[in-house]
Amino acid sequence: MRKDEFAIGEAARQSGVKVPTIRYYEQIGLLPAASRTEGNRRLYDRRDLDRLAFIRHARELGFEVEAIRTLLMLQDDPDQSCAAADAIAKARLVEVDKRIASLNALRDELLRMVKQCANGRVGDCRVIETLADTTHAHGRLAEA
Amino acid sequence: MRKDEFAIGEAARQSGVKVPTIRYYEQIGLLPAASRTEGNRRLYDRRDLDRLAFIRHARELGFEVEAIRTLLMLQDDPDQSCAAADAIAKARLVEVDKRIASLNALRDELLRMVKQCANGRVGDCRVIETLADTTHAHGRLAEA
DNA sequence: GCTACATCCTCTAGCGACTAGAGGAGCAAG
DNA sequence: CTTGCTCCTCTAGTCGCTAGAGGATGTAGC
Repeated sequence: MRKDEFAIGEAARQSGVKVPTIRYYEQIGLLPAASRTEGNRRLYDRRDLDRLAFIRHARELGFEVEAIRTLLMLQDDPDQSCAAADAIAKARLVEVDKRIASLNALRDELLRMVKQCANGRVGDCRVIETLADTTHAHGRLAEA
Repeated sequence: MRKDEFAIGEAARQSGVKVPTIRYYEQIGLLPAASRTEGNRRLYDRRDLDRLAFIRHARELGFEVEAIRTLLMLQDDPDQSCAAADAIAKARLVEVDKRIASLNALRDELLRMVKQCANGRVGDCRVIETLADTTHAHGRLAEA
């Protein structure tokens, strides 16, 4: 193994993506199949590490794998228009804004529940009572 | 079918929980197994509808099924102390607060990316560039 | 060379909370 | 009596990993 080549464990350490996750990314085609040593071990180079860091950062920002696939294709072709990348990022921003708004509403309701709980019997508990309250509109379920 | 009994479709309409989801809740024991008609169809009464509404509201607030299982047990025994319910709600509040903070950070970064995008070539695109930037600490991945 | 031990390989199955679809039976209205 | 809706069970799929079995390879010390 040359000094500009890395085993999967080393690639994991440097990129911050776990070993099984790297293999998973290869399997779903997000990473090109790595070259192999004689003993069938995967070998990664700088470019691979960069790609892994790109993916990790994009995942941290909550982009879905399919979006990342597109972003990677765009990155590989630097003369293309940036509009597609921009659209993906903007869509993600809209999602995040919605999510924040919805979580703020949840937070308010949880705060109200918790504040009013006198820590007495369940029969008088505001937490349980609030949940049992049937006067709610049918809203969308919250993720996470 | 008496007028205080409902078929699963009607229960779904009234509770806001979808038909397959009701069956799923029965399967995992969140809902007691419904009684059946001669023709093997599920029958629900008011109490079941209340329980379904309770579950739906709790899910909307992001409580996990296991937490809801506990909350339902508490509800069924109104002389117990409310402390457990309070603890569950407080834990959820902490999660939501963390989530909001993390999403606000994401939002900032996405905003920066999108604002600086001049909609030119990918080679100059801030969106792609930011993602490719390897000078990041290894943080936790964001859900949703 | 030999022995530990770490690291790697592939493969399958599991997570949470549903959702989708196949293939069939029941039921109410015209 | 037929049309069309609702219902039944069962299995498999979703997303993005994660865990574990069972075995091969590589490396460091003796």
